[in-house]
Amino acid sequence: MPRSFLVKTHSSHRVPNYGELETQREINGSCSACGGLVVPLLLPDSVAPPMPGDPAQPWDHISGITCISLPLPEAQRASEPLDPLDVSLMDPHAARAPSIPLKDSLNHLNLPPLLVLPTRWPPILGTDGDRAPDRLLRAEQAPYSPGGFQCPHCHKPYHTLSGLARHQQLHCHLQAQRCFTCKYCDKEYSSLGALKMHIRTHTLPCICTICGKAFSRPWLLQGHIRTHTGEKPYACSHCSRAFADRSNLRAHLQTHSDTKRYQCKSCAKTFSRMSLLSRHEESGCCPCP
DNA sequence: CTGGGGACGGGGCCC
DNA sequence: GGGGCCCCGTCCCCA
Repeated sequence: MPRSFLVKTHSSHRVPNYGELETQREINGSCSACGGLVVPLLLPDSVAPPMPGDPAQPWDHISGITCISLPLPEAQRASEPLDPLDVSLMDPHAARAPSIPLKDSLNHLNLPPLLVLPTRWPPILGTDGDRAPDRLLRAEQAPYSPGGFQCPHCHKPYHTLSGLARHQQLHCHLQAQRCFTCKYCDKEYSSLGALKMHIRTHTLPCICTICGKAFSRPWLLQGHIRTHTGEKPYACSHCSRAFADRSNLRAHLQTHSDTKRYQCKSCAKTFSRMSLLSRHEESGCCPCP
């Protein structure tokens, strides 16, 4: 069966590249209270108290830690066991433990305060379509002033960081719907890699040195060069024929098959190739609109 | 009209 | 991230 073409696997089903968070691995982990991912947050020394318009949240200002959480696959959580020290630092409940005052422990380790993003935090798309942690809220992106915080995207003011964080979920939802558009033909792709691959079909960087014809990919050029050399590496196991293109061999193998895969819905006639069926239907057998 | 070959395009996966 | 390769598919041409 076809490996990939008929059953498309959407990029959203892949395991996100959380490895990009490795730069903060020493202090990263997941919140044992909410299961969220912990990332450092450079909070200002003094955080504005919640204002009447900002509903209190459980992750608000727990011993100087603002705790929100990022969705992590269960497997990811299981595969990256937490450092007990990190747990004590990031867990709001552990933070209340009397053994080591949190601020002292932070000072001792010279670590920045921690931000745990909320489990309701939506998937975040980076420029390559994968979830990119650089989209996370950072202190330098959320300038603090005595009046509160300001969204770096729309400059909307917020009294508390948590209020700003909730607001930024909206931006993340918008980013999640983002797509990458080809500048040559306006085709849209969900990932930068797919777009780059598509752009090659416009730039055609692979040039045949024999006839000058250009191709989007090297292996397409290789197949084309065989038309010059006459090389036919794909031999039919049923007859003496050989082909330069594997797809053409596959189509040829259909001629040896007793069963023809493509059947006309009108007359039940079968064909070895979809193109033959299409041509048959277009010829008038199937009066479809 | 049909069967089949030749050439090629493009998305996706693996390394 | 890029190359190689996979696959399905299309278009054209000829017998």
